[in-house]
Amino acid sequence: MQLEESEKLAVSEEIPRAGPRLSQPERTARTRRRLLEATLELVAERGYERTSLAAIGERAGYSRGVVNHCFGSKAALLAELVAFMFGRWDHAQLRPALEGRVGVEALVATINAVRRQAHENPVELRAFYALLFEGLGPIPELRPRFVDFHRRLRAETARLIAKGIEAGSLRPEIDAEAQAGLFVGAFRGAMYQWLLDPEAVDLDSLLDEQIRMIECALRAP
Amino acid sequence: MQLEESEKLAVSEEIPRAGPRLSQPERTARTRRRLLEATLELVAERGYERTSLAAIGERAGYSRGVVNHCFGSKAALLAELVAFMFGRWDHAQLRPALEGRVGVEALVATINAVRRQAHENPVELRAFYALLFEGLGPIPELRPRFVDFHRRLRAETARLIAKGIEAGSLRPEIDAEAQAGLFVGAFRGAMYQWLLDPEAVDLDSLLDEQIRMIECALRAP
DNA sequence: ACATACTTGCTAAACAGCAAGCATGCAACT
DNA sequence: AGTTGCATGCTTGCTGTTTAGCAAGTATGT
Repeated sequence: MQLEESEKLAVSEEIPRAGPRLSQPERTARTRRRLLEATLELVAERGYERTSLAAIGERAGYSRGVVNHCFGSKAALLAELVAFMFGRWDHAQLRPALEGRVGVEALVATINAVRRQAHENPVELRAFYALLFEGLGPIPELRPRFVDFHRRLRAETARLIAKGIEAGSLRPEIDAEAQAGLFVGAFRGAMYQWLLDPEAVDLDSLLDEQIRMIECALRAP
Repeated sequence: MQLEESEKLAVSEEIPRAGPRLSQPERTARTRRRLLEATLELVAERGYERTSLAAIGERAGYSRGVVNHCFGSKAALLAELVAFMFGRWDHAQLRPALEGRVGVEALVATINAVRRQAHENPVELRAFYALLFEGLGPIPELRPRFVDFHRRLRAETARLIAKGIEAGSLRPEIDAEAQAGLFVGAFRGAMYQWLLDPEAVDLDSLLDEQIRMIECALRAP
């Protein structure tokens, strides 16, 4: 017993640690990031319901129980993940793409932001939409967040359209609210088909055609 | 013991049966129909994964075990349900709505068929889309069917568009394939938002705006 | 020394599916 | 026609598996 303890002490003092010595807050942050990353991957592959906490922990390089230790519950992990993804899309992708544009230019910029995300980080996009579609029924926790997200998305889009009409670049007879719903929906529909059957659906040409259609149907003559 | 037996006999002869006497094949058919109906409802409410076989049996007015008795497995029940719904949509709704139309008229007729279904049988529509979205990831059994369904849907739509171009009613610069994907996707996207948040999304005005947009962007000038 | 990160053993709940049993429909034979 | 024996519809008790979450333990940082 005593011998074992002294051995342990010796080991922990003599063997150098693999990475740089991390403070505890740093370790926590790193672990949480790794877990979110692993969750993202697994959700993209199999959806959220089919992903067990054990699988997440192990994919991240830890054991079965980490998630419950770090996040408390599956629901809490999910909340964190969703907040993370919503924030990233809103602030890292959409906002910079818009840059004060309105009307047709804003819509086209949004389309191209989606296109870019699809090429640069397909796993994240896939996970995002997997959650979106799964959030419809199965996960009660998720629904209100998605409802809210879409309301804000439509409101924002409607605002951009209304401003375009004001500025005279969009046809005045457009129903801004309905058109915003249609616009947001176009992404959901395109992504649905792309996720379902990537081989048969060419996302780029879908987005191109959407741009062509918008130019033609919305831009003031 | 003897007394009990004679009682049973007496009872089974004297009490008249509730409904009309059914032959065994009729009973079977009725039970299967009831189970499919119950599954439809529950899928519309909570999705497929969250619906247990016990719940289906009880909703249909039977016991826990009926589904396994009648269909063998959950997968088999699902297959039956999907076949039923696909067939119904294709032959009872879409085909009669088209009636040999092509081009803009065909597209508009399709939109109005969806509108009609949404008003006349919202539960079935809801279940249909719940399965569609759930089929993305969770249910391996389902995916190939949905892939195939959408390929056929796009091919058919592309054909209608190509014919419209030939006939001169649609602009010749349209990419029929991409436009078909966009068109099919528009329903997925609109329905997604409607299912998620029926209060904030006015499906009718969305569909109206879609018609307006198609008239404007696709009809040859 | 104490706190914090992480692990492992365990429990309880949910669920699909099976097998044995009960009850009703049906057909053959007297 | 009535009885008898079998098939079919349906139920109930059970099993194995999966999973979230907890509690007690170990190791690492401060």
